[in-house]
Amino acid sequence: MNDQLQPLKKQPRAGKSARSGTQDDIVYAHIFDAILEQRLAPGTKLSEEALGEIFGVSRTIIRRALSRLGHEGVVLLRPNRGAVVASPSVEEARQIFYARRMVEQAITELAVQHASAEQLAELRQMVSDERDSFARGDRGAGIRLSGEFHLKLAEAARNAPLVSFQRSLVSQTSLIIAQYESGSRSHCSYDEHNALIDAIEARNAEQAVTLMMHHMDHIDSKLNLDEDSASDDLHAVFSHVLQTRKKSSRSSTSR
Amino acid sequence: MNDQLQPLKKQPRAGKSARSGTQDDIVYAHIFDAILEQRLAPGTKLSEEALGEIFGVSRTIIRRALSRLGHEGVVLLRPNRGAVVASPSVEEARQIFYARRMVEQAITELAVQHASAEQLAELRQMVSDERDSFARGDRGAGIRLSGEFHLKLAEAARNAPLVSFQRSLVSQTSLIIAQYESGSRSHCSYDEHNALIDAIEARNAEQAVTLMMHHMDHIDSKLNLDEDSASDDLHAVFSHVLQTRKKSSRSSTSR
DNA sequence: GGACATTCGCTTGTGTACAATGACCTGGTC
DNA sequence: GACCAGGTCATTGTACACAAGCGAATGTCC
Repeated sequence: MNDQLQPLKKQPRAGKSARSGTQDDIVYAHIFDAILEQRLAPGTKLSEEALGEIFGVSRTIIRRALSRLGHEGVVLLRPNRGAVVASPSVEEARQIFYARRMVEQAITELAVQHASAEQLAELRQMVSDERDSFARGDRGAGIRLSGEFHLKLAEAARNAPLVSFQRSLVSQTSLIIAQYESGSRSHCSYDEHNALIDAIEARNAEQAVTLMMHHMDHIDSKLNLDEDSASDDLHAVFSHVLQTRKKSSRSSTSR
Repeated sequence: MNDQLQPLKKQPRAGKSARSGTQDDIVYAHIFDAILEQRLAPGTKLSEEALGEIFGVSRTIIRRALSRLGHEGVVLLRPNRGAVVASPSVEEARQIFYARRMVEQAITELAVQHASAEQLAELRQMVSDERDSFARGDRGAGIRLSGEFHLKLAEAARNAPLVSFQRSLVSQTSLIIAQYESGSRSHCSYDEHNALIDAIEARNAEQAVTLMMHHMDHIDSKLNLDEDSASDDLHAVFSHVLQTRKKSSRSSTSR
């Protein structure tokens, strides 16, 4: 199921991305990526003990990672009842998209001013990777890279608070897409990303912002957030019920 | 010194604001308030054991509260070296103000659309309390209420992600003011707050936004964020030394 | 006399045991 | 037959004990 989530034991701290190698961050990053890649569906119960066993660490570490994810809004922490992958309501989705539109606009303007040649090259590389992933049929990686593109762009804007806010918004957006996407089309077309980089590189703020806003339009036009999505909404609201039923049908084997 | 920070022991969970009564939140709220009231200076070391003793809880609780504060940017968590109250650099302050301007504008527009009569009444009450505090000479409470006004306004905008981002920005702004304010003037004049409520109540978005932007201008015009603030910056950088010296002169009595 | 290395002590990082709370199941009654 | 009450169980909440890391002080060597 989740072949990415291998027990990590006490790695010699050589792997992973260098200094981010505290067990804490590893667990956080794995769960975060799993959500971005939509391998963890909204509503999924995240048991501390189970995760601890999977990652080979104690509940302490898991708890910290979950707490962090909870603070970013991608995980819902219910006191005394454990953590589940958040399942945003339509109203919450609207709020997130509103905030995201605002942030993306600011980020785009700042990126036009501050993005370095090196950062632009990195962005192009990411778009390239994204295209490859979709071409390869690896939809999960494509979605993750698409999200990371927007994160990287936020970094190019050189505004730390915006980056952390954007991180929260992008991951929540990924959850929303997981719940509400109507078609099977890729939700973030890489050619739009490329056009955006072109405008930024040309230091054309007006065009860059226009492209970004259109990009946002395209993203939520692919979702069923409109008023007629009641049925879909119901389905989303009760997704945790479905999840629970799946779980209980398997739990008979454990005890 | 901090008479607010009484040991809370195992309260029958009756006190405090109802369901937010987990020890976790109490500790968090107390430290948060202390920072907003500027009773905790930037750079102050936040020892887990000391705080645990003060609040009468174990380090586990303290650690969680600090982690949360760290995620909001008001506390700096240095791995293996403990937590200190963050002391934003001039550059960080600029980034925070940029983000805040953006958020306040969005919040103002949304508040004009969504603020209920009840919320407007609450806001007026807060401004009134704020005025009283300053009149009473309680500068700390005044500053806190001033910050809470902006938080309440964010709630009136009915956008959860913006509220949590605003929370982070407001508390960091408080830190910046603590470090960089030039005069002893109140940093947030309540008459501007009142005028803002008037415009919102009249559902005049354009005027409300204009007032809010001027309000932001006034706030950072009172700060020494201009390039000539090097000396002030130095003072801020070494504020933790002063704090440490104060603390060690008192520590002989405790143990 | 100064600079470097080693050791000591304090603080934080992590794991684990116990307590408490909520969910589920079973039994009884209306 | 359905609903309510009680008990049991699993899961989370908290505290504590041990391990590890960093900083500071001291001693030695140059």
